[in-house]
Amino acid sequence: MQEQYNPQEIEPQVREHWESNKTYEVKEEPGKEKFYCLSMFPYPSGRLHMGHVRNYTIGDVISRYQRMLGKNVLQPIGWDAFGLPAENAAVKNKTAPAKWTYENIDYMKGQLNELGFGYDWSREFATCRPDYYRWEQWFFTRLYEKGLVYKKMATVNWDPVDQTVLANEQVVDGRGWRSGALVEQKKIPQWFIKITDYAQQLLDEIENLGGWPEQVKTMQRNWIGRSEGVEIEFDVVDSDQSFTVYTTRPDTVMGVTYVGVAAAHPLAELAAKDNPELAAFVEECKNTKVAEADLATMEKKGMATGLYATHPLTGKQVPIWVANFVLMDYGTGAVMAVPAHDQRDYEFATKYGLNIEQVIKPADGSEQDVSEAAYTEKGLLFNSGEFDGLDFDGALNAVADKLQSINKGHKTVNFRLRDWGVSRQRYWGSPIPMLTTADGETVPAPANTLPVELPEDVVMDGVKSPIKADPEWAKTEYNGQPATRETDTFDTFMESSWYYARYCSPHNDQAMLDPAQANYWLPVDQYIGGIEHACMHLLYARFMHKLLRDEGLVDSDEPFKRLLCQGMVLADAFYYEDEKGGQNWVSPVDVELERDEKGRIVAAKEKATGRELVYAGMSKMSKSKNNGIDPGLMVEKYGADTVRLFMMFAAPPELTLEWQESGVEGAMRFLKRFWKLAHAHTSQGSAPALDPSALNEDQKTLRRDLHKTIDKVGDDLGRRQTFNTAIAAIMELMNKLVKAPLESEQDRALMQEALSAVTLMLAPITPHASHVLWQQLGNEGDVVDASWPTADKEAMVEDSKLIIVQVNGKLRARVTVPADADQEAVQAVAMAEENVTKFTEGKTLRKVIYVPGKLLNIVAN
RNA sequence: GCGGAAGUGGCGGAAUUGGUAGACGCGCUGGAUUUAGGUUCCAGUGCCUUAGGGCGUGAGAGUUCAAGUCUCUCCUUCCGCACCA
Repeated sequence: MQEQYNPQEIEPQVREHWESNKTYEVKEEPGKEKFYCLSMFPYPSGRLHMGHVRNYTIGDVISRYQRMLGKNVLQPIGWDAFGLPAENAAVKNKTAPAKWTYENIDYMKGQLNELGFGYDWSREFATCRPDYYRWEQWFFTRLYEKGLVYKKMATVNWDPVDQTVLANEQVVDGRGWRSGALVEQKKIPQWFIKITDYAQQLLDEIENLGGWPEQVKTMQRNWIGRSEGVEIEFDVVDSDQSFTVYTTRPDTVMGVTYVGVAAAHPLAELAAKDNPELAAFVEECKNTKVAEADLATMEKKGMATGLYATHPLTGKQVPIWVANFVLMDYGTGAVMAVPAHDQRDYEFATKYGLNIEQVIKPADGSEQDVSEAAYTEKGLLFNSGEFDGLDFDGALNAVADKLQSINKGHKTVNFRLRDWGVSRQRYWGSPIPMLTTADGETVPAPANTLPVELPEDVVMDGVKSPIKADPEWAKTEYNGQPATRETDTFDTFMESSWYYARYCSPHNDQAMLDPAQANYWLPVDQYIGGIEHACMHLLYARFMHKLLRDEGLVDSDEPFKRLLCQGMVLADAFYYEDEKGGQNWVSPVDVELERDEKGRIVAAKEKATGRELVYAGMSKMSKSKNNGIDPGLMVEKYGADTVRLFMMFAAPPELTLEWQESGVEGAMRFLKRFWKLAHAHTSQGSAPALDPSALNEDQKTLRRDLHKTIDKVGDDLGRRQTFNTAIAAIMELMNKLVKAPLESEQDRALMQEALSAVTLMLAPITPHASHVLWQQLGNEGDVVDASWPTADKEAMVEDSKLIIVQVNGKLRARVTVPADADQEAVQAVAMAEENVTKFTEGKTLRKVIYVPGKLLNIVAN
């Protein structure tokens, strides 16, 4: 064994060993408990970033730990290979998106290997390959046949200069990112999948997701947004038209003083016909990005249509206003406004001088003033005619019954969740397998014509998708007649919502999934990814799993049993200002820090130039702040094990992680110490057998610490998933081990037990070093297949315990008592303490609280 | 705007069930070893202090023998919002 820890030398050798032994390739073993561990697959953007490294390290640690528990562990990887960045790169580099993507995959695959992740590479696939997306196309046509797919008009961001649809990301401050033109909303026909048919089921089954973080479940519940309310029909005065609104506050219906409609609502368009001012306003409303956050935060504006609606219960006429905050794509595109009891309606009414009529007062009988703000609590009705005195629930029923009786409304359930729009007007995605026949009929592409292949050898100019630009591409036949293909492609969430299942039969060319294989591995036991996917990806995948189940392809109801959402990776950011006041960001690897005697940062300088820099704090690693740290460089410098150890140690997995190179050095230091100790031990030859009955007190204490650590580390890795505290516990133990003597036979036997256990406990985190040390310590077989150590309960027994003694809740003494001491005995020892008598002298003993084996609190005054 | 989370030493964090606040690591201070630097090792390190103690977990209130942990109000920062992935 080498005296020095040299990761650059051992790591490649260990990986070669794994590769030649196909260590991580697995197949179904019906007798063995399976564990499917999956990290969200990467988009092949070019290089691995630290966020990937964190995600995949967590997954690899869990996989290796589960394997050591004796399970048949599947850990696959692949590529989420379709997407917008490939098109942008293609335009910039004058290359095809496919070529760029495949090159990135090659490069990133090498990077993943260097980190020592135990993937079953035989199952790798990229979603941009026809043998993957053909099944997605097939499944879509199945959904179409089942009536779960439909086409409707929907709004997109339109760049009038480039004549192209823009993604939300491509709209910057309301303008197209290339052309700089003000974006417009445009309606085009698009394909939708009826996720709303599954809304109730997706909501109900959240409670079965016991292994999911509560916060993610709450976010999904809110995203689905089930509400119970009433639909109310309003007639337009002097017209045969009517429209419907939905409200969750039917108790306030008698306080309606106006109604609001979206700019794209038919009534708005009707009124705008002979009102140029209104027409201009309606047009202006279309000059916004379609993102909800933008719509919700912009200035609330409106304009009267000149039309009036008849209130269905009072018969009063209320004005109809166009309001820019009413969204056409949600609900009915119209809302009833009750300014006295809704803050947004209140602000709008105040701004435009509309009436405010209070109809709800507090249930406790107090007065409520609505001259400053809306009263939005639920209370009792007044000024509401026949409904006076009712509470919310009473009013809900009474109003709904009344509306129903005059055929003007009814109770209904509404979801905030909208159907999934899957059409994208872009090239680098799976073609949507739909055709338009010569007589204008829309039909799915027949199964025997799938896949509808995307040509890969194309030239991109950034304006029009190559399959839209080429008139020949869309030409096809249907039943011997000419037909045209859909030239839109799928949303890339389509690929990512079923890939986890495809890993079970990745190369099957006969079917989307092999049910036997899928049902062996599924559901995924542990899924790991960023919290940013809490609603969309994770909801689409849950939805798709239910669709797969209903197609008979899988048995389970849910795809992911346990979910871990890891936090972002941050780094220091520094800049200097140039003459023009621009900020020039300097990479943290090129910065030297000066600190004062307390360790506070007092100055930052650029290493090469000595230039003074401004420290901008920690922020997400990004190109714009030039604070991304290349994982490859770090692996080269410190080795994969050190990078992995630091990643897992620096923060609990779900919090943000601050990349600190000094912290990485600390991780390296720990591994060096471990290696050195193992070398000192093994260089004395093989260790004698351990005899627990022959241990002296110090040895017993050390062995107790060892087994307590084994107990804690297993709990931290398995149940708690707090890898940082597991590592801290191992470090604490190591601090004791380096101080332990290596003189007697039993010293050496104990050290052998301890070092073997530490090697095993670190194996999931630092697999290369553990692989080598396991063999150096004289153990048989590979450490990846060794059994996780078990804590010896007997070794953990303590014969005395420490009791905290408080007087009036303040710590006054610590006393050590025999492990079997009762309260009386503990109290006697405690009262004899000088510091206790000092604080109880001359006072009356009121109460003594005893927490067995832990704490004694003496209350006296 | 709506939804979700997080605020603890100079820094990252620990405290798992209401029971010793600051484990572990970084940084910093002093010392030893080293040809120098780095490395390595040892000791110290929340703040104040009259050296008895007192104070201390974003701010303010509350419950309790006991609150970082529970309740309420507020502040700040971060993430998501349906065409980025």
